Amino acid sequence: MGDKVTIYDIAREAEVSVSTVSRILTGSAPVNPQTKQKVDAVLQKYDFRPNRAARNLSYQRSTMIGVILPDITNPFFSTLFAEMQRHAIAKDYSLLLFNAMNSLALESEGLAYLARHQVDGLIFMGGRVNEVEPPPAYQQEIAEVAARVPTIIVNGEMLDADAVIVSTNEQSGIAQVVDYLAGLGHTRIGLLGGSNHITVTRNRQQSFREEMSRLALPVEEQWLITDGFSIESGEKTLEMLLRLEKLPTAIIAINDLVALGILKAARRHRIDIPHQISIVGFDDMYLASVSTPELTSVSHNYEHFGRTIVETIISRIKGGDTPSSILLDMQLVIRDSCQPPDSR
Amino acid sequence: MGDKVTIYDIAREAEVSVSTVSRILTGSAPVNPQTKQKVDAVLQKYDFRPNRAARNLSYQRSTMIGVILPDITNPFFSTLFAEMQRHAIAKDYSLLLFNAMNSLALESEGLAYLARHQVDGLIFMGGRVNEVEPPPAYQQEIAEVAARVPTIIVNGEMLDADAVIVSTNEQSGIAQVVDYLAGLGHTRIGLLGGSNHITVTRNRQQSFREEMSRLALPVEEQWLITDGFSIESGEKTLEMLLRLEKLPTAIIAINDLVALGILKAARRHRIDIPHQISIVGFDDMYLASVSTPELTSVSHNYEHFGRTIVETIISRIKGGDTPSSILLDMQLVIRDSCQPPDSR
DNA sequence: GAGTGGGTAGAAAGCGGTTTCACACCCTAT
DNA sequence: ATAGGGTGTGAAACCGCTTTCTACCCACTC
Repeated sequence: MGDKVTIYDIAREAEVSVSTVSRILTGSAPVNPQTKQKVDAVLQKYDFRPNRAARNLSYQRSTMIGVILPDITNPFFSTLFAEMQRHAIAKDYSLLLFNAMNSLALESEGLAYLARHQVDGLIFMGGRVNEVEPPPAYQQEIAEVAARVPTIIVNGEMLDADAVIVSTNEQSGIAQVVDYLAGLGHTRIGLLGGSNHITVTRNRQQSFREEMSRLALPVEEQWLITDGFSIESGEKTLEMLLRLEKLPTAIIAINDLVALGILKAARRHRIDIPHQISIVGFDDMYLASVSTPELTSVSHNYEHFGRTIVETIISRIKGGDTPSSILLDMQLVIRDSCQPPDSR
Repeated sequence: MGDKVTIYDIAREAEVSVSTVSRILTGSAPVNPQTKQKVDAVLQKYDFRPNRAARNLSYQRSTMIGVILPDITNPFFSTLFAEMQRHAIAKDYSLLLFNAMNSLALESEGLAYLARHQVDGLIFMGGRVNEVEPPPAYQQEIAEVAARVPTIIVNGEMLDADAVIVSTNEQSGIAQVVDYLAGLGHTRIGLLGGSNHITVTRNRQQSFREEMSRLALPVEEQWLITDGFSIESGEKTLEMLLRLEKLPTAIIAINDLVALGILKAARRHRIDIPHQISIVGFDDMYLASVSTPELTSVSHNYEHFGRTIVETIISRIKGGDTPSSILLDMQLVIRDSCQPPDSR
C-alpha cells in the first residue's frame, strides 16, 4: 500500500528542508506559522502519510500491542477484543491478534510471532496463563517476555512475572448469584463446568463455598462437576448430575456455553427449566438471549473491561505508574432462567 | 519488545562484515560454508531476529495483510478469520484485523488504518462490499485502494475494482436445500431473513426462485421476508409469517443466527420444529448444534475457504497470475431440524 | 555598537537492515 | 605467462523518517 511520495518530495515542493517537514509532522519543535502553512498545503495536496516502517525504525517502537488469546470464535474473547481494539485505535495504537486455536503449544509460537513484530506491549488472556499451577516452562517463558515488554495478564496468576494482572471479581459475581438464588428460596445449588486446573474455575468454586457457608447453606460436593467450558461439557455434566439420587434445584454454570449445553440436555430429558431447575450462566455472552428461557447470567462490562486493559498497557508502555493488579466487577443480569424451587 | 542486538553486533563478533551476515540471513547470495557456520553460531547464541521495521523499510513491504470485516463476534467471520490467520502465518504473513463494528462509516476508517500500516494486501469482507448497489463513493474508495494494493473481496461485487472476487456458490447451496426439502415432500417453502440490498441475500433469493421453478414448485412471495441477519431478525420474521393465513411447511433461514431466532419464536408459539415446520440454516456456525433440534445447515468448508483467500492474495502480492474470481462450494449438513411435512 | 538570546531552519547523523558495486582471489583456458 | 570467469567478501549507498547540532537572523540590552 505504497504511497510513493516521501518527506523529501514534500520538502522539495514546499521549498524547505526535510527537518522542517518532520517537525511539522511530529510537532516536536516550533515552526514559523507561514512556513507551516506552506508545507501543510503540500502535505494536504498529496494526502501525505509518513512511512510507518521508517518512523518505527527511527522511534524504536511499533505502536502495536500484541494480543494472545485461545479462541477468537468464543464470544467472550471476540467481544472483549472488539472493545479493546476500539480503544486502542482511539489512542493511536494497533492491536495485533494471535489466535492460539485452543492449543497451549501454539501460544509459544504466538509469543515468537509477536516478538518478531516487536510489539510495544503484550496482552495475554486465557490459555496457559489461566492454569492454576502453570508448568515452570510456561512461567519462565512469560516472565522472560514480561521482563522485556510491558505485559498484561488477564485472569491469570503468573506471580513471578512483572506483569499487570487484570482479573474479574469472581468472589463478588458468585456472591450475587448465590444470594439471588437463596433469595428465591433455593438451598440446593450445584456448580457445573470448568476445569480444576484453571484459575477462574478454582476461584469461583472457592467463592461459592465461602458464600454458601456464609448463608449457612450446605455444599454438596457431588454437585460440583467439572468437564470443560464448551456446550458439550454442559450437556455432559448435566447427564452426570442426573445420575445422582438427590438433585439440586439450581445450577450455576461456569459460563454461558456450558449453560446452553445444560439447557439442551435438560430439554432432551424433559426437565423443565426454570421450573424444575434454575440455571445461571457466566460471562453474559450475546448468546445468553438465544436460548429459551433466556439465560440469567453474570455479566462483564465489556466496554469497561476492554478499556481498562488497553489504557493500562498504554500507560505502562509510556512508563506511567500503574497498579500491579486490577479487579473488575461483574454484575448479575436477571432474565428468565431462574424461578423459586418446585414452582412448576 | 526490543532485542538490542543488531546485525552489526553479530558481524563484529563473527569477524565478518554486515553484508555477509545479511546474506546469510536472507540467503540472497552464496556464502562460504565455513564463514556461514561461524556466523550461524553467533546468530544462534543471541537468538538473533532482524529488526522488522528496518527490514520492512529496506524491502519496501510489510508482510502484513489487512482484513476488514463487519463483526468479529459473528461466528462466521471469527471462524473464517481463524483459518485465514493460520494459513497466513504458515506462509510468513501476518494478518492485521480491523473490526468495523457493523458500521459502514467505520470501514473508511479501517481502510485508512490499514493504509497507515502499509499492508501488502487487503481482504475485504462483509459490510459495504456486500451491498447490491454500493453508493458510488464506496465503489470509488474501494477501487482506489484496489488499484494500489492487491485486494480480495469476499462475497461482493464491486465490478469496477481491480480485485479478486471470492464468492460462495449460493446457487448450488440453495439448490441442495430445496432439493432436500422437496425430497422430504415439502412443496411450500419460505425464505426468511437477510436484506434486499445485500448481495448474498439477493443471490439466494434468485437461486431459490430458479430452483423452485425447476422443480415446478410455486414460490409464495409473502413467504420471502427480509429483516436482517440477527437472532432478533429471525424472531421477528417468524412472527410476521405467523400472521399469514397460509403457512409454509419448511423455512430456509438466511443464516444460522436467523434460524436460531426462528426456533426461539417458534417455541414461544408452541410450534413444533421440525414436525410442524422444518428449518434449514446457512453458514453452519458452531452454534448450529446448540439448538434443539440441532440445525440442518448449509456449510462452508471454512478451512478451504480461509486457505483460498490467503493463498490467492499472497499470490497476487507476489505478482502471480490469479483468477479474477473464485467460486467456493457449499455443502448441506443434515441434522435434526427437518422432517417430512405434517409428520407430527 | 558590540554582546546576548530567542526563534527558525538546514545539514547531517542515526535507526537496522538490504543490496549494488568493486575488488581480491583462485582456477581454467589460451 | 595472461586473459577470462567464477566465488566470496567488504565498503558504501540506500530505504524514509526523527533529532541533534549548528548557524543564521533579528530584536533587545547595556
